[in-house]
Amino acid sequence: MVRFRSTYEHNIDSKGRLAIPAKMRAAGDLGPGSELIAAVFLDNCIKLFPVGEWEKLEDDLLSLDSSDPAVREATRKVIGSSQELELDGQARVVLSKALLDYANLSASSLALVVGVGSHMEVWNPETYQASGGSRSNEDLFGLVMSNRKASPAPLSVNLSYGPSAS
Amino acid sequence: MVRFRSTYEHNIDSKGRLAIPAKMRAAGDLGPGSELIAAVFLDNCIKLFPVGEWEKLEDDLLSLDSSDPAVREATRKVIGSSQELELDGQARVVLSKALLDYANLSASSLALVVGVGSHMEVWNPETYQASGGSRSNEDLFGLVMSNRKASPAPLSVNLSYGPSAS
DNA sequence: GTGCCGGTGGGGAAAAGTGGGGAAGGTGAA
DNA sequence: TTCACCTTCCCCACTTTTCCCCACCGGCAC
Repeated sequence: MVRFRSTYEHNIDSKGRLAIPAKMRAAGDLGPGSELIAAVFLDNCIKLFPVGEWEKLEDDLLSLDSSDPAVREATRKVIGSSQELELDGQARVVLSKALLDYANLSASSLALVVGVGSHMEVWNPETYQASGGSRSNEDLFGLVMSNRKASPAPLSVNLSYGPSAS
Repeated sequence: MVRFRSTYEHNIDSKGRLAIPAKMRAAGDLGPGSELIAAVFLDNCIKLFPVGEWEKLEDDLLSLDSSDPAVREATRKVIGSSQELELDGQARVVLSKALLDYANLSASSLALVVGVGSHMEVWNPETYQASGGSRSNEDLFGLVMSNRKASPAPLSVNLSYGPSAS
């Protein structure tokens, strides 16, 4: 199973390109020609998934009851906002303007690349700072631990996009 | 399995032609001469299916109990409103006035082409915006996740064109 | 000091998107 | 039946964007 960790500062160049940190390339077995899926939902950051991980999530979405307009809307938003990105010869991806806008990023700016287990997240440093302002580390960790006790079962995926957001 | 993703802005030219985005052509193995099925049901957009995907949907409809007037009506509306479209030499399709009208589109206007797994959807950008205005990403995703837990059972296809449309 | 690896920048070729002209075919009126 | 007109479709040409490749720069290790 794929496990991305750590945080890196990387520049987005004038063409909107972002180099995948070498450690993450190693962790995800990514090289020139590999594909990543970029998606924007929940949190103001760009989420980068290996194709396999992303397809699991897509499968879940596509198996829902599509007679429900809200399900169709969610599917459309999540899958419709995703993009396939191919790594160039220098292991970089091009982030489209739409993606950058969503995360308050732009070409020729600094970004944080955060490893979050199954995927990576690309943040505007200021947005990242601000998003964590409301809760202390202790609070957050306490929440995670109590969840673990309450439902020992399948916390794997849920934590990644989980209900804790609500 | 076919998996359309992403959203593209494309112009519908003065002749009502829409170019299929290159990535979607790749995803659906579409080229000049290929066929797509256009259909209008649920949501104010034009849905474009590869023939194979569409036929699955037709099969599901036709396997329903046709003694039920609602089933006959749904079948008639869905299959009856569909059109075969052939891609021209530049991988474009001609959208008829009836299709454009349904989606609040017209010749010489801008459209969004959204990939939603098995099919693509063509939207008027304003209609698209308005259709999702009511809910936040968090709400939608929360809904998806709670559905996931609540009903692990696979949905049948029936639900897709269900009576909720009436 | 030197070589390698990771990160950065930019130029040129190829592909994608867009627009329009003209032939072919079909329809309706004289 | 013939002509005129309109629609449809096919092809060509242009513009913009993308992406692929090459080159450089700095730092760390040997």
